Amino acid sequence: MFELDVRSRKPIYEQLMDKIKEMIMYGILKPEEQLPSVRSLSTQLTVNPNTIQKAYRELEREGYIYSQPGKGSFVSPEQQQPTQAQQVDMRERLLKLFAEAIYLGFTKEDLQKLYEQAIQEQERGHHHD
Amino acid sequence: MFELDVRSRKPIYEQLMDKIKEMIMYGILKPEEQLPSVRSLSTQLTVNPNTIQKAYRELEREGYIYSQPGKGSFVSPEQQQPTQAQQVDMRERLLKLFAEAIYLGFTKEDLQKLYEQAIQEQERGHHHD
Amino acid sequence: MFELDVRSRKPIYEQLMDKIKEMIMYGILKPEEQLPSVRSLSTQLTVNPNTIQKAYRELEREGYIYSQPGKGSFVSPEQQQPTQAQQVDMRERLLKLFAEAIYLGFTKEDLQKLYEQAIQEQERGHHHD
Amino acid sequence: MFELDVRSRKPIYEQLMDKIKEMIMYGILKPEEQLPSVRSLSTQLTVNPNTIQKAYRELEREGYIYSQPGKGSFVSPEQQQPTQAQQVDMRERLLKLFAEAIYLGFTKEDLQKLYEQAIQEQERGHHHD
DNA sequence: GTGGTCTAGACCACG
DNA sequence: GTGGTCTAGACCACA
Repeated sequence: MFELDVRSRKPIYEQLMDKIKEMIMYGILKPEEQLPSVRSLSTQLTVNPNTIQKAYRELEREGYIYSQPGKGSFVSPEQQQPTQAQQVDMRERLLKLFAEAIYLGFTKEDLQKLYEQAIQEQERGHHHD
Repeated sequence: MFELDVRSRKPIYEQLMDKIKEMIMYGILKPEEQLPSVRSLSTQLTVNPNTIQKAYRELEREGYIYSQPGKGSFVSPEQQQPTQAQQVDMRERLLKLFAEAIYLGFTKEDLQKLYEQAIQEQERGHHHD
Repeated sequence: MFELDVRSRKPIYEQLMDKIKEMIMYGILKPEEQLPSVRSLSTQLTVNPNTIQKAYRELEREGYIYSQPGKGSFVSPEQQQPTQAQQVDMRERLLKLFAEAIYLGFTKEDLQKLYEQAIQEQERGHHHD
Repeated sequence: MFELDVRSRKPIYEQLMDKIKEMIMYGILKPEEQLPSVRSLSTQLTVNPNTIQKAYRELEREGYIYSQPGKGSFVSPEQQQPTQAQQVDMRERLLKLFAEAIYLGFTKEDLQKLYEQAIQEQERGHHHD
């Protein structure tokens, strides 16, 4: 299911967050779907429960999932309207990455191809039911 | 010259690296141009000299600048051909960011506009002499 | 009748307690009025019967309702004189909340308006028969 | 400095958050002032460092403080404009508490007195330098 | 069973 | 020295 790099500079709980976000964005995890429990993921990934917990908590804070004590953790119902802060942040990240890509010699066509690819992967995920 | 955000979670030395990389990519810092000395930057930004040195060391390791002991630090001569590893890495970063942007509701047109903006900022930097 | 927020961090039994307390305070539930049975509420709200029972048990412990085994649960007869402990507790909660509201920029007028609103809602409830 | 109730139902880290928020709102902790380090508070309160850490992290998330790895934790520069969400939330909390207070027999005058008291305590804190 | 809190103690990167 | 991450393992409240 997941592959985590314990030697990476990026904290494990952040790697986990990224993976789960990805699966939600690609539609592999559907709205209201139940996530694996903290304990099961913990044993499955041989990672401490606290670390999983931390990832889940942060994902809840960011609105991707919600947790019900005693029941489990679930994917949030829908993509809520993105905050203005989120949009501004994304613009900045895109601008920075574009600048870096241009510097590395990426052309407009390269970027368009990558965009198409991203779109296709997202659609593939959604038709995956 | 620089503005560092002490409140950011990002380490100061990384912020410094990003700023300098940006200035190189935008052509504000020209190839072979001399960078400010560790001492002067340290007092100017009221940042620990060790922190400046770490940023310079890392930038040298990544090939953006080179240091001549006793003379100073300089911007690397020319944009060397990007490594294949660099290109593969950039493709992945672009794909991930595109996916996230799409999830946040960014359209193809939004991305194109941002790309044009990035191009313009880069050109503006180069004409800045 | 009720709407429970499964996404809230607040335990369901507490949400239930709050709703019932509110209805008593607003006079929507009259003294001596019979509450719905545990079973019916359970099916109506699709909530575990144990959870309903816990809410009722706690409400009885706090004096808002009383239960007659075999007959059902009823709203307590009259607003008994509030304990001194209850009053002291309420003063503290008000002081803290006022401090926070002031910090958030709420003015005396804002608070007065909200007070009037609370009064009106309470009167509306009582005239609701 | 602090007094924590380990037997309380409210988690220790939340109690800590409330205390620190209070001290910031009352001006006892000034903007940009350094907070005690995680470790020092930990030994001082005989509470595990992780618990202090959690409180600090949440406070940072809510904008009350900010932390610089390697330097320390500091009170945020100023009261930033409250979010609309914060204001809506506060209105609801005030309405609910007013309803409860009215139910307990608190009069308009009682509430006004408590408001004046809250104002005074806040001013006292700010003149405390 | 679930998520949530907490302790004890270790290690790391940063300044 | 600082904050941040992580493990090992315990206990609690909730459904």
